[in-house]
Amino acid sequence: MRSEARSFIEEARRAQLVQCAIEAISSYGYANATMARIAKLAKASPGVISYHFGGKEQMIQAVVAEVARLATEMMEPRIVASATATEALRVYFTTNLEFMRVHRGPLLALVEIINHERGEGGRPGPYDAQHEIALADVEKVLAWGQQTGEFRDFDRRAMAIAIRGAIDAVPARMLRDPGLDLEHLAVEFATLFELATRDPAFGHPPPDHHPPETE
Amino acid sequence: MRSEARSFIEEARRAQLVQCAIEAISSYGYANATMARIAKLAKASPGVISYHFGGKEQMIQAVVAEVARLATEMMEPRIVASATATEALRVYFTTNLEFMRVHRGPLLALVEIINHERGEGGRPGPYDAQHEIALADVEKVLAWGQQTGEFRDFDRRAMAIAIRGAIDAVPARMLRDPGLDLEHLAVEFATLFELATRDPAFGHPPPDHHPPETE
DNA sequence: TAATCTTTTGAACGTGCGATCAGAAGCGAG
DNA sequence: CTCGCTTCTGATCGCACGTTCAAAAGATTA
Repeated sequence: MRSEARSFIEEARRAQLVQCAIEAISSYGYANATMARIAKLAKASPGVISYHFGGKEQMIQAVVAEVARLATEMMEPRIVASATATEALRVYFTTNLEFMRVHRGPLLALVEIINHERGEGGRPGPYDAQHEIALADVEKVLAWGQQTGEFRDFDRRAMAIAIRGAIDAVPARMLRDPGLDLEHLAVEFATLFELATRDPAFGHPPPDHHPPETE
Repeated sequence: MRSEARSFIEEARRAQLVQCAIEAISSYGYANATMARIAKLAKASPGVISYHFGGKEQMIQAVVAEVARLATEMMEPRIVASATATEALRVYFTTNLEFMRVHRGPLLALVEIINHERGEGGRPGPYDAQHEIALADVEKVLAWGQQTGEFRDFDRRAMAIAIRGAIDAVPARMLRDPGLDLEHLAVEFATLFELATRDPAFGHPPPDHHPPETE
């Protein structure tokens, strides 16, 4: 009977190790974030990680899950609460870039992991499924806007690729330019893609939001 | 006096090894593209690479230079030949995505290298300088369009990040979906960003450019 | 306290990498 | 052929990594 498999202290250790892994990966890069170094950050010996996670791969998996949890927790409720697709798209940029600002380390760690984890023999990495999901989410918002008539009739996949591309380009920018103004960038992105997506034959005053007017 | 330092056969060997490195990296991923494997592709022994390049790092450098040469050669003349900034932006997308279609392997290899090469102690990689240059080039086109009045008054850096982001998102897409229609994608991107950048108070017909009208 | 289970240690092991180098092989000139 | 230079080989080295494990330390219960 192992329904309550993990003890309290075990959960604490795991959480601590995940935090240290995030710090190590985001600070020193994926390649330099060895298990020995991560363990040292946690003031423990190398064997601890294998003991609690079974191996490096599973620890990375735990890191990814943790960051994904953080991101979903922060972003999802605010996006689904939007009244219009236009607003949802704007909120999408705002929350995404706010997440990068608030959870800088976890974000950078996630990016490092996704970039470096590649499949055995060939090409597809196991973690850009995460990426695939994000793309589908964006397409859902775009489909919504096209249905209500807010958005013009563009190729949703192409637009989604551009939107995710813009967002995913930001972390690399943050590394080069730590003073990057993410709030400003979010506003610019939102404006840019509002102009790109909107149907001119639809009533919307930009700086104000009226009750939705489905037509 | 070493102006003619490299012999004919040496140049041939170097070129062959660069080709094999490109194939190995783009096919098996950066991590699995070891010097032994690259040498095997060239039907040679591991020591050859060190002999001709001095080390792995310098061979990678040669690969980057080669791909950059290919890209510049294909893209630059067509972009600078544009009559208007609007056209230049459209050509920018077309040529970039055509390069990805024609030189798939070299492009994927370059992306792998840029993603995996990180600086020693800390963060900034040596090869996203390439990325920095691309960003500056885009900003130049944007500044041109703003000066002629074709483009509205947006933040050039933010717009450039979005444009490069959209383009740089494509290689990852190509891996997932080999049947991706790059020509169609280029058209969608061009339209999208034309809508995002244009000044509505400007004459639409392309083949005419007026003196700048700053207000 | 004694017994038992959980957690931690740190050295040791296997593996795969890039680098090295002594010697072999190719090759043109004298 | 012999010499000298270039090019290549493949075994070997050192190194860093992830993993393993017997033993120690700590925690828990009777």
